[in-house]
Amino acid sequence: MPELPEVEAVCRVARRALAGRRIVSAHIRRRRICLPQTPRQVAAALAGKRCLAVERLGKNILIHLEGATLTVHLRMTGNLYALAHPGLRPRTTSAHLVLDDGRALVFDDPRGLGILRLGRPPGPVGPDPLSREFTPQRFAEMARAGRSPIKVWLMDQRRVAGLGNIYAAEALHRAGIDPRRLASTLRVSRLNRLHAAIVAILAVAVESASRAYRRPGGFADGEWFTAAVYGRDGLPCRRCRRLIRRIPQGGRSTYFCPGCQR
DNA sequence: CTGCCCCTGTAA
DNA sequence: TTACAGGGGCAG
Repeated sequence: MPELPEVEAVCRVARRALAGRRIVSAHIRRRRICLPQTPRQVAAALAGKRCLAVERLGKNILIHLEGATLTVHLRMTGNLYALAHPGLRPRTTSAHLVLDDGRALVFDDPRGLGILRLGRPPGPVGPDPLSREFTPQRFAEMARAGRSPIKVWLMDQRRVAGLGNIYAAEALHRAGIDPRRLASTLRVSRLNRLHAAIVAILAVAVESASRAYRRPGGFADGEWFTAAVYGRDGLPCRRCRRLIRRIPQGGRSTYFCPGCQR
């Protein structure tokens, strides 16, 4: 479920629960979520440490502790939230941290694809689209070298960190760009429009997601985000009434309007 | 680039 | 029963 806006909402919740707290003990239920390290190693590294800060980097949540950093990636179905009673955690819990206020931070993940690792995210992570470094100039410079379709290019975390399948499609629709266009063939004027669309859509979605995000159950399938194209295969475009299409791109579904995206 | 994999849930 | 799911890493 999570792209940048949802991760930001979860990050705020985690920050509120963890700020200034000490981790009494860590419990990791699924061995593979922290590979290649063992659950025992990770738990030992966390126990007794105080939390200094929590920040988001793209879709990663970085929990800064005394002398260590823990990176959480929610992947498809992960979620973090605080529970007053650790014993009440759901059976889909991948891991949980018992805190010195008696509460627990739960890493709930039904599909179990999420990741927990000591240290910072591996590999290069591009500029976060809500940060100062994400300027139209830098965006256009990067795109000039892009040899893949713009939608696939946008989803590469080394370029725009945090953009995923939904918001990449939504931003391209807002900017009126065909997702199949090669990144390097787009004019600067269109890249500027795309840059603005990305920032605008994410900014609104972050606030909306944070409001919608309450507790376990998280973003209950509510209508907290109204998609222009995502998931609307076969339905009329809200702008031009042409039918939205779905095509495979990079192994996932891309939704777009053949009428207003060229 | 494509396809497969990690998992579980849900909808057609 | 099959297809698909908002993520990402890997092999070919």
